[in-house]
Amino acid sequence: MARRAAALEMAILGVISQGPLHGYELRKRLVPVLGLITAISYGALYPTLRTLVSRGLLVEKDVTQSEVYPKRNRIVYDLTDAGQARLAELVADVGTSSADDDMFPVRIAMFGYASPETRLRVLQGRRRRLEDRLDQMRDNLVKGRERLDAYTLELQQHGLDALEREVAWLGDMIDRERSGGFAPPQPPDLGTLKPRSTRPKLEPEN
Amino acid sequence: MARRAAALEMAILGVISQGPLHGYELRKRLVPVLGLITAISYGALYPTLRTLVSRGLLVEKDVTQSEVYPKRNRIVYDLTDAGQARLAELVADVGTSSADDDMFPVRIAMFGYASPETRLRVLQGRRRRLEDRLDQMRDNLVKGRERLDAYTLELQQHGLDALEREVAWLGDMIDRERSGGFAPPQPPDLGTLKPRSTRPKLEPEN
DNA sequence: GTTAGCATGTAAGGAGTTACATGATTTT
DNA sequence: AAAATCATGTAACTCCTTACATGCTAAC
Repeated sequence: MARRAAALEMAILGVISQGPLHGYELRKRLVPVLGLITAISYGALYPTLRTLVSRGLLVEKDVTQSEVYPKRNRIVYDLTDAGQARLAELVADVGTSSADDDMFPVRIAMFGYASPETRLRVLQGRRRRLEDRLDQMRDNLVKGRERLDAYTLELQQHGLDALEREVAWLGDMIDRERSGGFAPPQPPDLGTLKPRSTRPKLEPEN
Repeated sequence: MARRAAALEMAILGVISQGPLHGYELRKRLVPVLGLITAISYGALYPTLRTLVSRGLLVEKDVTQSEVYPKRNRIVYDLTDAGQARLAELVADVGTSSADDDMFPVRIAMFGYASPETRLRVLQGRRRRLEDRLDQMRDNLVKGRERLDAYTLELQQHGLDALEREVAWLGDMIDRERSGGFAPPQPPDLGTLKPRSTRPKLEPEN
């Protein structure tokens, strides 16, 4: 069930879980979470928001006036209980399809909503699948080394190196998770739309 | 015009330029070129092939019998002159849109079809754009230091490191291209490439 | 005699983008 | 007075995947 890609869905639920938001502001906050160069388009965002409302995961909290432009209507969305549950489900899911390449970074960004056990399980599952892919790539490289030209081989080798680094990074994350290295169990409450508040600052680990 | 994504188009033209092929075999050879985990689906491949024929870039060379299964019909595709020209155009193009993230690896794989000057120009253009993106990511990280939780920050930092490595790799490629390092038709020495040491399969991970 | 591989295709649908459309407000 | 930013939305299109449909051949 629910084998959709859902990277955007998880990102939206995750960001809104930190505080109610309207679409325009949400879009900007999705940039670091989705790891995109370009922000997601409104043509994708607004219809998705309404879909999430119709599925009962979000509510249109209210239509407020902007503090900046008092006559501008903004539709503010907030998480429902079902939305909270759905977010937890999405974060805890260790996917096996290739759609999880898109999902994984978003899942990490939402890791504050998962238990330490879940986090460890997700990280280990991801590492395992990347190791399998590494094996497959090495295999391809060995098989193709007479058929492929120097540029293609260099490209493959570079991809392999990058994947190895990814696996090593996951190893570090796992070690750190085990030793309780990621202090804050919950992400900070961002309050409302005000950019500045009295929220606790996070200390980077090292 | 040429404003489509065209990663698949370039890959198809590139692989077929190395020798006429039918779809089923082509699909397998596209795996290393496109850098995919899963092979491209037939539902994408076959319609694209016919589109390329209708655009005059490919011809259905003949319908041969399979050597393996003599009663199996195979449609063998070959490049036209227009197809060759289109391939050269695609490889030489230094794109500026985000679609070029998909295009670039394919372009590298087809680098043998570009002049040394073109190759240098493409590599330098790519490096420059990634450096711009790096600046932007650093900016985002500084701005988000207080708003984002530890996991999101770690993810961002990891992405930044990966991008830095990518830029460094491009630097190596540029140096090597300048000193004629890719000139010899022989594939590079694969001495460092060893079959993977056996990983314990179901061992509880560290 | 069933599973796997060879070989080509279509239909439906998912998940996004671009371009368009509208209008208010602030800054230059 | 023009440009930039705020804010929401729709329509058309792109490019892909999944699932289906067909039928042959090899190997276990």
